Amino acid sequence: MEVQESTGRTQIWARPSIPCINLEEHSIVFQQFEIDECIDPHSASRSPMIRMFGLTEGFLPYFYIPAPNGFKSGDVAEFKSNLELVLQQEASSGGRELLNRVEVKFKETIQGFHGKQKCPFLKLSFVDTKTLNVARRIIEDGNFTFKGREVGAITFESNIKYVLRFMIDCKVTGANWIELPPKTYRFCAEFEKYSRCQLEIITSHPPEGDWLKIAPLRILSFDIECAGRKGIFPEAAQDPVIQIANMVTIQGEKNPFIKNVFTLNSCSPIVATDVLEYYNEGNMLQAWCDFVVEADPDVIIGYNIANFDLPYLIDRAYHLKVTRFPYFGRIKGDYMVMQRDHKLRSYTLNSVCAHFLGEQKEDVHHSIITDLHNGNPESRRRLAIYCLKDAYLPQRLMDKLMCLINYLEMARVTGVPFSYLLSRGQQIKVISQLYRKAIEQDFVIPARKNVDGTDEPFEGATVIDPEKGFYNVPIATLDFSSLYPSIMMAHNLCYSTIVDQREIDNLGLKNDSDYIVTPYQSARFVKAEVRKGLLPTILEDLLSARKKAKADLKNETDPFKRAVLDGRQLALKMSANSVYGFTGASAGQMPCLEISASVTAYGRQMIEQTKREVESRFTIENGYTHDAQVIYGDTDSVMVKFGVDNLDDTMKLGQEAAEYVTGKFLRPIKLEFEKVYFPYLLINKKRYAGLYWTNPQKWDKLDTKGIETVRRDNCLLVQNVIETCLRKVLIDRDVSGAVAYAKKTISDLLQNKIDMSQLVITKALSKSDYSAKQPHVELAERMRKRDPGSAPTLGDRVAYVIIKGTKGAAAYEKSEDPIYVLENNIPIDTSYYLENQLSKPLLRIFEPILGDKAESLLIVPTCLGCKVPLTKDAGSVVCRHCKPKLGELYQKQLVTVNDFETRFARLWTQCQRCQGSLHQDILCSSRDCPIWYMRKKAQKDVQDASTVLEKFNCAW
DNA sequence: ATCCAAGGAGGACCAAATATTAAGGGATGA
DNA sequence: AATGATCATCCCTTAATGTTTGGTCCTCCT
Repeated sequence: MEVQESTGRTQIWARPSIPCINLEEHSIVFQQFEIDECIDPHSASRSPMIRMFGLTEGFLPYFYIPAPNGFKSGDVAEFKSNLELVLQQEASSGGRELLNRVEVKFKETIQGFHGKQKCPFLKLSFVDTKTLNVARRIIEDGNFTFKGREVGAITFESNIKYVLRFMIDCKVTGANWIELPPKTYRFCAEFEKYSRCQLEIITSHPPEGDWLKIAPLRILSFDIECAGRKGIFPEAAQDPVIQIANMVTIQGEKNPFIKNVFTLNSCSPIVATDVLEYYNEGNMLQAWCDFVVEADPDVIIGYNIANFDLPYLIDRAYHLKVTRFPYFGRIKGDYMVMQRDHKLRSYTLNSVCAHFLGEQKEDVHHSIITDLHNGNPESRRRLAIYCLKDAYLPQRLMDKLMCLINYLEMARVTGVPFSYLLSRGQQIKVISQLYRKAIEQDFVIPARKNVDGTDEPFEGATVIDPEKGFYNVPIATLDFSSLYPSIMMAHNLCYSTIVDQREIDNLGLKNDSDYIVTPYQSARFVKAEVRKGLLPTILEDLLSARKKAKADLKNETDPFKRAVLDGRQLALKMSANSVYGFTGASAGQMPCLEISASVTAYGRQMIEQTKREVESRFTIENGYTHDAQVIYGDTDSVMVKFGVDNLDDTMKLGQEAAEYVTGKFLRPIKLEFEKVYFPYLLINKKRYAGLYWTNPQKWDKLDTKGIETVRRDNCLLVQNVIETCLRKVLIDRDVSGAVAYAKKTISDLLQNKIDMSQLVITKALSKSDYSAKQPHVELAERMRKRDPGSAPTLGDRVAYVIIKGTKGAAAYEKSEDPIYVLENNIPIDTSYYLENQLSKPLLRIFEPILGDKAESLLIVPTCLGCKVPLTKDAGSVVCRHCKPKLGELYQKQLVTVNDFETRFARLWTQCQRCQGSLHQDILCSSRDCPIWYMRKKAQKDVQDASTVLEKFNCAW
C-alpha cells in the first residue's frame, strides 16, 4: 500500500486484497504496514516519495536552527535567499528552488533547563532530503554566515529520517490503521490496484480499542536451491537456480493456502503441492516473479533470504537478462523483509534453538544438490521436498515464537515502522518516542554533529561479593522492579531537567526544593514541580501500559491471546529499559553521561543501602529469631538469609523487608519480594542455582544462572551432567546419588561410551580478525580450505569436537568438524573432555557441598592391567580381559612395592647418617635438603603402591 | 554512507614471562 | 719428575617442563 504525491495530489497505493475496498464510494480502511521513502519511479521530477503517504509539497523535510542573534521576522526573506544561493552553488541544480520555506518558530531546546524560556528558531524546509543534508553540513561546518555572523554550527532535528519525521508529525505509529473517507481518493490509472488520496483527509487511528485488531496478513515463506559446483559457494553469475519452494499463509491460520514449488526440469508430483515445471531457468524466474506479484504478500520470510536468496535471485535474473524481473526489485522494496537475524536467535532459547537446529540438520548437503538435480524426476522430487521443508520451517518458527505479533506490538508501542524493528537497533525506538513527546511541548532536539569517539565508559552497577556456599535454609530474593526506569522517574532525570550552576544562580533555584544533586559528579536536575522531564513521562507511559498488559494477561484464558499480551508486556519492559541504555550509548545519537551515570550511581547507592537496611533491622536485637544476612546481590536484587528454616516464615519476612525498604526510597522506586531459593547453591558472582519457590507448598522450578547448564559454549555432556547433578542435589536432596552419577559418566566417557553428539562444542565466529588462536576459529579456517561452500561464515556458530593429537598439542590444533570426525573415524580426546570440560564445572558445584572430598569425584578406578576405567563392579581391580593375568600383575605390583621400599630405606639411612645416629627417628625437615624431598616422595610412592597391592588382596 | 542500549563478571584459552628441572658440555683436578 | 690420557665431578649453559600472569574472547547477568 502506498501513497505518493506529485504536484499537490497525494497518491495512495493500496492493496486490492484488503477487505472493504469498494472503489470510490466507500471508505478504505487498511492497516498501514510498511512505510518507507524512495524516489518516485514514475515521475520525471524524481521527487521523494513516502510509500505510505508520499509528499512533495504537503510535507517537506525540514530542520531547525537557532535564530541568529537579533534576528527579526523581517529578515526571513533575506535569510532564505542567502541560503538558497549557497545551496545552489553547492548543488548546481539547474535553478530549481531547493530551500522551500523559512519560518520563525518559538521553541526550546531539550538539552538542559533554562527557565522554560521559548526562543526563536528558524524552521528550514527543503525540497528533498538530499538538499537537507547538504544544508545541514554547510551550517554545521560553520560555512554559512548571515549579516556577517556565522549561523548555527548546531542544528536541531536534522538527523531524523524523513519517514519517521512524517509519522511523528502526523501521529502515525507503526502498524496502525489508516482511513480514507469516501470520495477523497481515486484509483491510479496505470496501476489499478493503487489509489490516490489527499493527504489532509487521511485519518490515522491510534492503536486503541477496535483499532487494536490485526489485518489478515499474507505471509510468503520461500526457499531456493542452487546447483553449485563442487566445493564452490554458488555464484549468481554461473550457477543456476533450480528450485523455488513457496508457501503463502494468512497470519493466524494453521495451514498455508498456497503451497507450490517451481522446478527446473521435470519433477514427480508431491501431495498437496503444485509442482510447476519449467525447462528454461529464465522462464521459471519470470513465472516466480509473476507469482509473487499475484500472491501479493505483506511479509516475506525465509532462512537468511535477505542475505542470500533474494540477492541471488536478483543477480541471477540480471545475468539471465530476465527483462521483467527488475520489476521484482521494486516489489521487494515494498515489503519488509524479515530475516532470521540475531534478534530472533536470542528469542529462541536454548531448547527451542536446539530443537529447530535439529530439524535443520536434515538439510541436504550442498554437494548432493547438483546430483539430485541431474538425476531423474524422482530425485528432483526428493530435492523439492527438502526445499519445501526449508520454506516451511521459518513459517513454523515464526508461529511458534509469535515474532510477528510481538513485533507488531512493539511497532505500535514505540511508534516506529515495522521494518525498523528488524533492521534498526534499540535507539530508534527511544528517538521516536522522544520526538513524539517533544513536539507536544515545543521542544526541539539537537542533532549530534559527528560521532566523536569519546568512548569513555562510565561506572556501572555494583555486584555484592557473594558469600559462596551451599545453603540448606531458604534464601529470600528481593528485587527492585524496573530499577533504572524508576530511578529516572523518581529523580526526574531528563535532558530537559539538567541544570548547571550558572542557570541555578540566574534563576535563583534552591537546592532540594527546586533541584537535586545526584551522586555522579554532582550533576543537578530540577525537580518535577519545576518541570517534569520528558524521559520520565515516556517511562510512565510505557510502564503503565505494561501494568495494563499484565493485568489483562491475568484475566485472559485463551493461550494465544495470553502469549500476545505477554509479548506486549515484555516489549514494554524492554523499551523502558532501553531508555536508560539510550542515554548511555556513548556512540549513539544523544548520549548524556549526566543521566546514565547518575542512574547507575543511584543504583549503586541503593543496593548498598538495601543491604544495610535489611541487615540492621532484621536482627535478634530487634526481636527477630536470627540476624539476617545479605549473601549476594547484583544490580537490582539482594538475596537474604533470614536464618529461619521454613518457607512460610521466610516469605513473610521477605515481604516485610520489601515493604520496609521500599518505604526508605522515593516513589515509584519499589523493592519487591519475588521468590525464595531453597536450597540454594551460590558458586560465584553471576553463578548460582537453586530451587525456586513462590508458594510454600510446591516449588516452581530449578533455576540456574550462569552455570554451564545455561551456557551455549559447553558441550551437551557437561550441560547434562551438571543439570542432572543439580537436580539430584537440589530437588531429590541425594548427594551420593549425584556423586555416583558423575562418576558413572566419567567412566563412560573414558570408555568412549558417550555419543559424539554430546561432545560437540559450539562457539560463535564473531569477527574475522582474531588475535588469539582459538579452536573454533582455526577449525573454521581449515574447513574453508577444505570446502568453501559449507564452511562457517561470520556470525555462524562453529561446531567442533576435540580429537586426539600429538602430546601437548594446543586445543586449537585438535579441534575438528564433527561430521568429518564421524566420516573418518577419528578418535576423540576423552581425557580433554574430562580435564578441560567436565572437571572444573563438576568441582565447582560439588566443592561447596562436599568440601575437600570433592576432589575424589574425578578419580575413577581403572583396571590395573590395561588402565581401562572400571564400571561399578565393587572390589575388582582388573577388567574382564586382564582377569587371567591377575597373578602376573600381582607379582609385578609386588616388585614395584619392593623397589620403592628399598629406595626409601636407602634414603632413610642416608638421613640417619646425616643426623649422626642410626637408632633414632629422623627429625630433620630441612627444605634445603634434596634428600628430604626425595625421601618424602619415596615414602608416598611406597604408600600408593601398597594401597594398590591391598586391592589385590581384597579382590582375591 | 549509515549505523550503533549499557557495564560487570566468570571462565576458558592462549601466549608470554617466569621458574624449575633435566640434560648436555666444557673445565677442572685427580 | 714431567707430561698426557682418562675419568669423575662441578658448574654453567641449554633445553624441556611446570607455573604464573596478562590479555582476548565468549557468554551470561541485571
